[in-house]
Amino acid sequence: MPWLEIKDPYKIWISEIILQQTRVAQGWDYYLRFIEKFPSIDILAFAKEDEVLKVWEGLGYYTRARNLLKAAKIIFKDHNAIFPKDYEKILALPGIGPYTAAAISSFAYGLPYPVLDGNVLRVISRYTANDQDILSSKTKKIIENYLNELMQEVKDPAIFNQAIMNFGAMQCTPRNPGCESCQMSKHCMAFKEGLVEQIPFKLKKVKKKVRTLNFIDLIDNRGNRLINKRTEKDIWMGLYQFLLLESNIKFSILEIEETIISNEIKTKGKLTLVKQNEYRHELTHQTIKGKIFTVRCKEIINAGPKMIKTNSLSGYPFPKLLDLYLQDNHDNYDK
DNA sequence: AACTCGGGGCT
DNA sequence: AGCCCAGAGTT
Repeated sequence: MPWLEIKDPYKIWISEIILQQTRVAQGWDYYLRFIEKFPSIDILAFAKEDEVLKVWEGLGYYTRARNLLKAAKIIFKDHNAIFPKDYEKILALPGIGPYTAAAISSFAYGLPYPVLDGNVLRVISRYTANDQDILSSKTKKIIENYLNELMQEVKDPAIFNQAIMNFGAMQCTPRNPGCESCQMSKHCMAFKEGLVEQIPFKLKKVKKKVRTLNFIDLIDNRGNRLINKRTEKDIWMGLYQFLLLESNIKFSILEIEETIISNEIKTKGKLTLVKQNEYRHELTHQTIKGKIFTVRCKEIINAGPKMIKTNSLSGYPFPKLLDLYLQDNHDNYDK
């Protein structure tokens, strides 16, 4: 993508983090909004985690956002609020691995570090007809060594890295690569041997879990809701949710009442189940069945130890699943 | 080395 | 339904 015009290491950093496992079309608006809200390292360094996650809401892989904040604080404290110019120091920042460190080093500072992403792995494994498991660290090391040697003769590492990734994205694509019109095909070992369709080879297949999440959206007559922050090392860590019970058991008003009581939540008035939504949320590694029970009562007196009582949901980041629910029920949503 | 982390687009 | 995406951190 046209990050070539961007020379500000901060902006390159943000864009590269957003583009991890994320397509340009999906991440572009997030990038614009992130830079608008947090224009510089020192502003980001003093942001609240909820603010950063709110901008990230819906993009996924939320650890990226939490690590951006952590890294900004480190840069502010240890690097005088100036983005480090040394590869090892860049790599040491949380959320920055080998790919992103090489990308920033080459794009912002012209340093000779080759990027190794999905595109590059595909291009080089085909070019050299490497049919070993592309995800194994051994194969990655072989390709990394190949690129490091190549990089010694490169005049402009930024152009080289951009070019090879673009070549992977535009020409040497995962499916239906344009071998017939490819300038490189006469040197491509996979093309010569008729192995283009089988390379890159991947060994492992993800096994999907199925989880049923029962959320209780308890609302009182003043518009108060009960939410809590997900703190456990699980999907959506750092985001907010309604009272949750993960279980396959069938929920009725009886189970809802029991769940509310067992969480030490105290309410006044009769609990009424006014609506029941179900969303099937397909992710790469799991299928989540989200059942959301909208329950009304006269008054929420005590939120209990884990929950927050609030009459304003705006400002709290929610998983896509719950955001969908809130959009579908905007009549009782202040967002 | 194997697992886990989201969401969306394409076939 | 399966695969992939300008990957990184944890176990």
